Amino acid sequence: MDVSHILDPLNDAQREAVGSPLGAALVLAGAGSGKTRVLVHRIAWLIEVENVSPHSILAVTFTNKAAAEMRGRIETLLGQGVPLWVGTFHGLAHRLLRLHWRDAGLPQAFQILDSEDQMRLLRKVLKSLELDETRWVPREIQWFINAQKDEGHRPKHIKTDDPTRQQMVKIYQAYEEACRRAGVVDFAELLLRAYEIWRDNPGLLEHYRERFRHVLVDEFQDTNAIQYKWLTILASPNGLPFVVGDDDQSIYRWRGARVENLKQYRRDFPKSTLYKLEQNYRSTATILDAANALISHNSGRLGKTLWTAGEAGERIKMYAAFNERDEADFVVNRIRDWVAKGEARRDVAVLYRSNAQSRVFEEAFLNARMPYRVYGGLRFFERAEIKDALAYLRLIASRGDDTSFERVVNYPTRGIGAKTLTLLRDKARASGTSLWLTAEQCVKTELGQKAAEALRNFLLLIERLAAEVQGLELHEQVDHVIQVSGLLDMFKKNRNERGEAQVENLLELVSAARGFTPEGDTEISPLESFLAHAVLESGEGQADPYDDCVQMMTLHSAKGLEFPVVFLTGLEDGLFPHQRSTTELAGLEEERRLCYVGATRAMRQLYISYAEQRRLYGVDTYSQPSRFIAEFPKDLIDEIRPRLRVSRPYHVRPSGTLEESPTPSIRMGCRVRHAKFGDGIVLNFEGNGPQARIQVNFERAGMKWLMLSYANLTVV
DNA sequence: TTATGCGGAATTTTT
DNA sequence: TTCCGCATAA
Repeated sequence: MDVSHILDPLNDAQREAVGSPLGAALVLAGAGSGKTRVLVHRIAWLIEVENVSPHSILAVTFTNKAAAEMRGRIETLLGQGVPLWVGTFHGLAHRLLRLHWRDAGLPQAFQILDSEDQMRLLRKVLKSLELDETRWVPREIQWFINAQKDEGHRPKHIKTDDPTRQQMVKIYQAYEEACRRAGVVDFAELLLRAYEIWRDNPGLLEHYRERFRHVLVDEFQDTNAIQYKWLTILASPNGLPFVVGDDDQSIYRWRGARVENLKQYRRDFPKSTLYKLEQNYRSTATILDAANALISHNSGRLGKTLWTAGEAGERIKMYAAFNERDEADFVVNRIRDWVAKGEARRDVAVLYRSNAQSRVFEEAFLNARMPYRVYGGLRFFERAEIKDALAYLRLIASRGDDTSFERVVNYPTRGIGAKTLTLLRDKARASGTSLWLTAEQCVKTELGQKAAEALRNFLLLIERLAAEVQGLELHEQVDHVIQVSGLLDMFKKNRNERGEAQVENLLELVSAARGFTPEGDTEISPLESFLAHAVLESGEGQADPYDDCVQMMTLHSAKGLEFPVVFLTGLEDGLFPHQRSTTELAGLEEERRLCYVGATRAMRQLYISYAEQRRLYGVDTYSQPSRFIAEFPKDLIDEIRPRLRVSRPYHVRPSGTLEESPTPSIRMGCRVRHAKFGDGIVLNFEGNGPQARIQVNFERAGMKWLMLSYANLTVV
């Protein structure tokens, strides 16, 4: 058997992992060390060398992009399409639930809620429970519910004496009930149910254990509790899981990811072999040295040091900007120089911690007439007009989908007002059925002439659409629905840019339907398949690779990407690391990993910058350089504009005056003492004269804003 | 039903 | 500053 095409392109460490004997394995793969390559070649190895049937391989990723890339590379390597299951956790869970909807206790045509739909439904639930939304903040409840599901907890499992928590559990329960009535599942529910059907059906579990003996997982450090349970219930006791991850690149703790799963995996599969990929093929030695030094400040690492056979490269350049506009100008000028050398704009990335920072850069790019593209933001299938159209389609597929019902029942307006809807909602909740069924009842009895007429027309419209669409091609169905529902006409009436864009998007939806090929199982209709696709893969928010644009994105969305030139901006304490992450060590360490991820995106040149003064949310804030800057070795950094004034000390006198003064008393970052609150660090201030307010993080009392003139602070 | 204004809050994001 | 949700008015 000639295995050269599998092994030759690999280095020693990669080769060892790829050709490892059948058994559980953990590959710690540093940034830029060929992680995907190892996964892809391992799959090829299993199929071609170990004679494993592709049917018994399950490859799991987190994003659709990663899944698509993996599939593509496998096919290239093997020279043919292979029928193995490759997909995201959610995609695979969805597939299982479609196959076993009865076991899962779901209606056959169940629909999937995206986060926005989930929020809408949750709001309805809160209203029906007559809870005050200022006390029970929907966003927080949503977070609570998802966190519980991510941990694998149903309402009945949550025991608590805390009345607030008890109420949350009640809401969770009511929300679940609302989902059941409507026949919908949210993202977290997909995972939880997929786990539960295995847990509760030994026969089914046995079948899948037999079938998928080879589970390969990418980005293992990003798995949450339920994903881990799902994987391990499948892989125990005889499975051969092959997982790849990097504890230093775990940046999703805040949404339930558990780095500890890497260590837990070692305990749960004690016979697993550990491989480390430390050779980096992306960055210069300078960049790697800096990144290594930075990340070494974290505790409890599994331990890994990136190295390269390549050259040292240029030193890291640091710019201390006067304010955020100065920072943006600096970036623009540097990119100009880069482009003047004949290099491409698309090779440059501007990274920042939070989306709010993008605006200043956009303005600067606009000013400089330099093409740029901002990643993130609304994706195609998340646009309101698209979701409107999809809601009609979803009702056709599943009448019970209350979220969709509410979305379009009076959109375009057809005389079904708040009163009618309130009545419907109350009745539906009382009888435990969907709005659709309730509406069918009410039309006959409960309503006044006019309202009944309007509602009847809506019901007839949907029934009519459902009938007319039968037998049509998918794109014809979509086209028909946007015409007959009146959506298209309604947007056409908006004689402005917005309306034009909406019409264009609806037509684009028709094209998307035309280009859509349902994958795999054909037991659900093309329409249903398309609807699931729209929710689970809300569409690329990606740049057109043919446009030569500077790329702008958050650090989080930069993970997995690489660029010859990277600007790491806004390195200020409070912004990066973000204020809200600095209260506990785990949060701060995650910020540091984020910084590490940012730095390791750079191939040839890394710039870092910060602003001494930044206007954020309409107020000027003055900050200290990020503590991470000091964690990069000094000798790897060139300061571009040696700063004459070290922190441009706007000194704040306790008298309440704000001025530049040579005799500082209170300034950013210094320790102060308050009679009541004790000692703390000055983090921020705003305003002038008697209105001046100062933000202090007290060791005992926490963060406080104080009126400077009353606070009576002394410097410690 | 639709337009306007106020108050409050404001990481990070995929599915 | 900007965005969102809600209440109020037309």
